Amino acid sequence: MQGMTTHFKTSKALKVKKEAGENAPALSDDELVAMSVRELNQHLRGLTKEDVVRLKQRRRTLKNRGYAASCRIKRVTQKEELERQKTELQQEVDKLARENASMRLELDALRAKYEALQCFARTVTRGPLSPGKVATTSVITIVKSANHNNSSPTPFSAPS
Amino acid sequence: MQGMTTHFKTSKALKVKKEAGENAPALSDDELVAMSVRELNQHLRGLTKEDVVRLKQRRRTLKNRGYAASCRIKRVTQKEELERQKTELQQEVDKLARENASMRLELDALRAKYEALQCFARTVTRGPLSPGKVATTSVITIVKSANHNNSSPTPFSAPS
DNA sequence: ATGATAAGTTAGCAC
DNA sequence: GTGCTAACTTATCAT
Repeated sequence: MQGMTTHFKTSKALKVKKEAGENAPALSDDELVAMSVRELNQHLRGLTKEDVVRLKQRRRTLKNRGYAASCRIKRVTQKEELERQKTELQQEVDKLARENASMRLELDALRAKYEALQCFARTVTRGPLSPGKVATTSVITIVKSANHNNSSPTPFSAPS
Repeated sequence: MQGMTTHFKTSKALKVKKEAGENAPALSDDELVAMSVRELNQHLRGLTKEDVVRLKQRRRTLKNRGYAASCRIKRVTQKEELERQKTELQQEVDKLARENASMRLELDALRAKYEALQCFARTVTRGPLSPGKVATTSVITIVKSANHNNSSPTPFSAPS
């Protein structure tokens, strides 16, 4: 586009340029681009070989303009889609991480409860001499502290 | 670009176009685009006002070509970055989901073990009459089956 | 002046 | 021929 002083590039203007046949009502861009090949051929009757080439080229260029627009739209859409998916995945990560953390707490709590109960069971089973005072109180204390993270009403139910 | 037969658009060719002064060794695109404004002005000495405008315009166009390239690269890079992040997030989701599933299993197993131990403890503590045979065997059986999902060497250690 | 970007043009590939 | 897309050009905006 260096030394160009007469360009016209955008295809507007130059409506009454055909010196001879006035049969063609100067097709608009929209008409030309929407036309089928068969329709186009009918509009091509009685035109110079050069004019035919020119018109076909204009049609091609207009089509290309549309393709370029589609291409840009597609590009933007795909990018938005990627970002949407990214957000979705991030939310899923957050959700799973929360579930994970709460399960970890639950697991730790349950492990603690289990071990407490295990201790108690050992003291009881090792020597069934006096399951009355010492072992029992010890278990009750532990169970109470482990019960904060648990909804079960009575984890073990202290022996009467 | 309708009625254009003499275009030259891509800026190549036309090296020996200056009819008069042969002082300028026909700057290459790379030279021209890399030149500082001050350097450029020195190369502009003794040129037609038109040539000056033309050269400056060529420089601007070359610069723009570079900007357009950067723009495209940036676009591609950002898209790749988005896809990379997406992959990364997907892997994190998978990892968390696996952790989650295994923890859920662990939790279920532990709950079963806990309830078994709880049953046993109740039988033992309710009536400390004979903690010898029945209750003990029952607990041993359950613990063994629950022990598949656990690395602890002896979850309860059967009473002697 | 420089840099960035949307829209349009061109070249070239794939069907 | 049709559609797509990379590269280029132009117009336009912001700094």
